[in-house]
Amino acid sequence: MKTAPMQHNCPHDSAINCNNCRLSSICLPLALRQDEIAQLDDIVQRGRPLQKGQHLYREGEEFHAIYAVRSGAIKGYSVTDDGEEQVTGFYFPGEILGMDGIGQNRYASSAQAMDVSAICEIPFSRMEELSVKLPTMQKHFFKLLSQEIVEDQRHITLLSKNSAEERLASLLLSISARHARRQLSAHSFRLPMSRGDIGNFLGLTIETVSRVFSRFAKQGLISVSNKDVTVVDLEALRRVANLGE
Amino acid sequence: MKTAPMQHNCPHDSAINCNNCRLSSICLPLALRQDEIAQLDDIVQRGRPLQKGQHLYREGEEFHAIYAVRSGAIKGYSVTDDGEEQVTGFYFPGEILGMDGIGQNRYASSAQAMDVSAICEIPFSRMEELSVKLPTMQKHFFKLLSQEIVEDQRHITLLSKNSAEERLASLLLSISARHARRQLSAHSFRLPMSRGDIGNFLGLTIETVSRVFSRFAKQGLISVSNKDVTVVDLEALRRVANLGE
DNA sequence: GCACGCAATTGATCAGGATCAACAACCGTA
DNA sequence: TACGGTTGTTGATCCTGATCAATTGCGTGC
Repeated sequence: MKTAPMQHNCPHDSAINCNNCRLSSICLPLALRQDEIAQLDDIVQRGRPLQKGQHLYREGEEFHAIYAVRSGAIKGYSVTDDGEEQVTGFYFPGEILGMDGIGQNRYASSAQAMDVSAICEIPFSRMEELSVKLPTMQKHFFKLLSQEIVEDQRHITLLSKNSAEERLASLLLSISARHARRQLSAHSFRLPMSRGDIGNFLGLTIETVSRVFSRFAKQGLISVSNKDVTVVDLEALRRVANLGE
Repeated sequence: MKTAPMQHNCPHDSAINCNNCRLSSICLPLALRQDEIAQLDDIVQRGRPLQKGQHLYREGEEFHAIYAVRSGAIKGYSVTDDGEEQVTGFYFPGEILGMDGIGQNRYASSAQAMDVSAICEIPFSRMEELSVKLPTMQKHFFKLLSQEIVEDQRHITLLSKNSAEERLASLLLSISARHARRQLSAHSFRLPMSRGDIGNFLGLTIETVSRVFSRFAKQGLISVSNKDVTVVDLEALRRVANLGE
């Protein structure tokens, strides 16, 4: 264990590093060897947790780091020319955000905590240096960026081709799958975001989102209580999402 | 001038290299020094031009290279689970495509020539090696990937928030700007894609696209004759696009 | 415990764009 | 130059989801 990053750690989680982090299998270290993880760990900074509503960075700010979510949940959004908010993504533990800032050296979106959230900060210049030293790291980072492109294109397809029901079903399945990846229940989870955020992300109004939730519940696909969702009939939900037919 | 890439060139354009390519200021070489461009040029392969309708690569094929458009125009698209086509982008000279394949080692979309098109192929493994040797190249490539993410997110916003008129106006302005970047007229250009492709890309039907074209013409914003478009009132078109108010 | 404010639900109506359908223009071919 | 096929245009109608509006539910502070 190195001492350098220590100064950035809060006392209560000073023991955390990439090596013992239970997210390492799905997060940045995923493709790295033990000794490479140690080098990554050297540059990772772990600050105090973000409170709900606090921003990690804001659109237009100078880009200097990418971030990994350790706990909690983050909402990414940008503001359109006419002042409306566009939610661009939801980020859960093990997921990386901030990469949209690389191209223009400024963040293209804002990132706000939807819950108390612990975050790992990876200064980008040091990440670049490391990528030159470790081709594995470079490759992995290329992959990360490329995967975000593919995901965005999937989302474009969702918005362009799918109905309100298909969109919401897809989001629920996506969140369910991401929970499962972290060894959490694929059937029962709490949505950290508001109905408004969901609608915004899916290109729908609050009212439509609410109606579709009610319809899903009435059909016995899910049961909803406020932000808590239980997927009752996963297969049926998959059929509704239309992703496989 | 090196000899290595020569063998890949057609006789009629064997003189082409990154150094004398008139697109170098907007294409990959953009951020590189003279000697670095030479190294890039060493790995670039220039094959025979693609005929209209031919594919550069297809969704699901093993990923091995990214491509730069030298002339013509390319359409990127993927096929949804229920067999529908989703156009994910249009690529003009100086633009790079294929980066969606990095993440999964397979292309996530297909690329098809909309016109006779000359293409530069950049084998990715050699590009990675070069990126390790030339941090400038690595940085530039990170930027490219990041910019594609930002563009996709802009497109998500367009689909999620904007009307049919706003979407088409935005596309016309985007194409106009990309022509201008290549020192071509920002006012007069030929659309290489069909109305169907435009609609597909913008999340609209053929009929709506056609109607909006007619409406724009009637309002004196543009004049349209088949695939040839002349922007008559650029400012008014900007106002319609809503990107700035 | 109660009141306040915000988030979510539900209902009624409206509208933008989809769908269905007919027709026109264009293109390559013979 | 005539033909058939494809692509694009225009019109009529329909439907999904937006908008407007009222109400309920929930969490928070007093």
